[in-house]
Amino acid sequence: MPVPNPGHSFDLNQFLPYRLNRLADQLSEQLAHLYESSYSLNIAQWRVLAWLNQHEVLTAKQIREATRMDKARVSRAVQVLVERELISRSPNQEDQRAHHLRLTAAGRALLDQLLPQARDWEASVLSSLTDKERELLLQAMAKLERALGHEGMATSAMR
Amino acid sequence: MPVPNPGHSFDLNQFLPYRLNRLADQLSEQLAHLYESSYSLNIAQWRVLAWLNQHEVLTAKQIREATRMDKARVSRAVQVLVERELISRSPNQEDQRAHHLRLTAAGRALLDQLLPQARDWEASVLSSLTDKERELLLQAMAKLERALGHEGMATSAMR
DNA sequence: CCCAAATGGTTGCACATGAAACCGACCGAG
DNA sequence: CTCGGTCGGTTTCATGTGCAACCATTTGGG
Repeated sequence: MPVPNPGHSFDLNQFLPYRLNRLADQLSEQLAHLYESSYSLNIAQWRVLAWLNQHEVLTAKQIREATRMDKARVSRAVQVLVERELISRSPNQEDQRAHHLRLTAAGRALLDQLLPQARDWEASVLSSLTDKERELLLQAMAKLERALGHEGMATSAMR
Repeated sequence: MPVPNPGHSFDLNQFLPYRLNRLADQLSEQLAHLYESSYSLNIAQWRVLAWLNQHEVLTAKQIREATRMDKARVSRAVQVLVERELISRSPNQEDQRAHHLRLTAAGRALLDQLLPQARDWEASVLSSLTDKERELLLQAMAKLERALGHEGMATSAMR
């Protein structure tokens, strides 16, 4: 065991960004193994598919806004998925710059397999919490996210 | 607005790993801007420093265990910090493979500046939550982390 | 004692990603 | 109509990272 330093008091373990990151990393690392090993999907690709599962047709921009991923990241994920024919990219009359993205039959089939597994995995992780805790966790996260998004804080001065 | 798909029901926005990741990404992205822009530190380097702030002397292994970072990541972070003379690496009699890592005066000085800023920033983020919410959030996170670590679940079968 | 296996740490490699430059389509002021 | 600015998307570049191979040291079983 390392010897605590009597000097400054600052416990990284009590520091929210650090703790949250460690937890999120653990979660998505484990989940990523599922996507990756069984379906050769990385997280970005999974998110695109999951989002297309909820919306018949989308443009890259809409996916970018929904997932808050970088546009390059979305672009590359879409590219791979189109190559694998899990989604289709068709021209968009209203705007020739954008394309309509949709799930193909193959893409839908893949999700039919993957989604239940993802749900089960999530359930098994969440089973360590009570319903109440779960609810409060999501609520707190939503608040934090809004606070960060609004960006009114000291942050802006610090960048 | 995209049209919801009447097909499968699976809302990525309700999916914990996704939500948690998004939040963690937002948090550490903003924080990383502080480290990076003002002190030219990346997150790995910051974690090494923060940990050394709490423990007079550590080996890379101890840092690796404490922060759950990959050993290569720790190694590279340490390398940069030694080059910048923010930490010192001295031989270790008990084991010639490992080294003793300590903050230098410069390193301590940097932390003296950085830590209060980090704390302020964290406080401003957390100010959107009540004390109760904060407490429950940390508690729920700890539970999840333990559940993930113990790894007893469906996960192992899925890897 | 000695050698094989384990261990702390470093390095090479492949890959994912964000920022910024870029391209073609679109739009709006003149 | 037209030309500059904006916008959707792609590509290039630099960087960070995990994994696996590797090196030197240490350890433990014969």
